[in-house]
Amino acid sequence: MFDKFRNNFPLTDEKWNEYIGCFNRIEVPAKTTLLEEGEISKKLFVIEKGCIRVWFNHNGKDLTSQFFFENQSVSSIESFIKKFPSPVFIETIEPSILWWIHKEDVDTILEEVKEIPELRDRLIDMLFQRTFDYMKHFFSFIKDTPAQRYQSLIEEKPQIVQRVPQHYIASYLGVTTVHLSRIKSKLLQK
Amino acid sequence: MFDKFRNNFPLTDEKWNEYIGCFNRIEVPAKTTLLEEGEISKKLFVIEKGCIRVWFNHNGKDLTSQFFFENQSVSSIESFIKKFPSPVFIETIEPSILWWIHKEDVDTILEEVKEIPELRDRLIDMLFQRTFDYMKHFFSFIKDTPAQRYQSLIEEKPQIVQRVPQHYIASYLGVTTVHLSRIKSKLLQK
DNA sequence: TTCATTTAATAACAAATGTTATCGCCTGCC
DNA sequence: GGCAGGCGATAACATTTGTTATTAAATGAA
Repeated sequence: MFDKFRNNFPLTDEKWNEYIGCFNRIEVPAKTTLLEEGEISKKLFVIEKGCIRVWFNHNGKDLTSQFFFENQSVSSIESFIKKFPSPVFIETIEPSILWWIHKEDVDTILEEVKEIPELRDRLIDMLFQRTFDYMKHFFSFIKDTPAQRYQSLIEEKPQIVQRVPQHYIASYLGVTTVHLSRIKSKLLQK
Repeated sequence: MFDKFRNNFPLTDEKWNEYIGCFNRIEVPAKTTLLEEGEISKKLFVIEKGCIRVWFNHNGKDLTSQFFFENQSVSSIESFIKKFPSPVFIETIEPSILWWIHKEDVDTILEEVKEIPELRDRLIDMLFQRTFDYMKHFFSFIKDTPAQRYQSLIEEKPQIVQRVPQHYIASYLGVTTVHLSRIKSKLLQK
C-alpha cells in the first residue's frame, strides 16, 4: 500500500519502516461509521480501496460535505488536530480497505519530521491546498447555479458522479434529490 | 500600531524593531483598489483603521467573498503565497489607514522565525484557523437559508452589517440586493 | 429465486428567489 | 442650497427550487 510513496520521502529505510509499522489495515463493509458526531477523533484513515463520505445531521437532514477515494487520507480535521468533539460523521459508501493510524503516532512522527525542512514545507503546502480546495468549492456556491455546479462536478470530479449514490451528491451540491433529478434530465435533453 | 502585539512575540527588541521597520504606513480613500485581478500579489496589508473587501467579477457581476476590519491582515492568499495571478480584487470600503509589507520581507522574516517553535506553531495554527473559517462559512451555504445566514451575520459579525453597504453584503450571502431587502423587512415585521 | 428496502424519476403544487422597473432618500460635490 | 449619482425599498412578474406523493427500477438479504 505505501511502497508507491516510498521515494517521495527523504527518510532512512529504518525510519520509514518504523512509521509504516504504525498503520493498521482493516476491511469494512459499506455504510460503516468510522467516526461519530460528538466523538473526539483519534484515528486518521488512508483509503486503499473504496470510498468515504463526511456528513452531518442538520434538523434531521443528512448533509454530505465531502467525498474521499483511493489514496486520500480522511479525518475530521478540527477534531483530529484540535481535539474538539467532531461536528461530522465519517462513513464508508462502498465496502472499503483502509489503513488507520493513532493520533499519538501521528504526533510523534510529525514532531520528528518537522526537523526535515522538505517535509515541513510539504506539510504546510498540504494545509494550504486543503484551504484552497475549500475556497474553490465555496466560490462555486456564490457564483454558480446548482446546474452549473453539477456540470463542474462531472468535469472535475467524475469519480463522485460515477461512484456515489445520487442523494448524497444532491446535498453536497446544496439541492434536493428531486431537483438534482431535474438537473440531470435537462442535461440529457440538450 | 504594532506595540500592542509586542509582548505576544518571543523576539529580542532588536529583531522586533527590524521586523516592524519593514512595514509602510499609507492612508487611502474609500474605493481604492489595493490589488487587481490577474496581478501577482506582492504586498500584505494590515488594517489600522478602515475596512476592506475582497471581490471578484463573474459574468459582469460584482461578487464579494470576504470582509476585513481593524487589526486584520489581508492579501490574496493564493497569489501572495504561490505567486499565482490573483483571482480577486482587493478594495477599501471606507477611507483607511493601512500598513503594508513586501512579500520578500515576509519571506525573510518567516525563514528566520521558523526556528522558533512557538512562532512556527502559531503560524500553522493561523493557517488552520483560516481553513476552519472557510469551512464554517461554506457549511452555512449547504445548511442554511439566506435569511438564516443573514441572521447569523448580525449575531456573529455585527461589524459587517453596521459598516458595509448592503449590496456588498447581498453577494456575500449569495443573494440579490432585492432579496436581501426582503429578508430585512421580514425580520422587522416579527 | 422472492421479498423488502433503497434509490431514482416524475408530476403537481407551494414557496423561495431572481429580474426589471420605479421611487425616494441620502451623500458628496460645486 | 441645489444637483447628480449612489443606495436601498418596494412592487409585479418570471424563474428556480422545494415539498409531497406516486411509481418504477435496482439492490440486497433470506
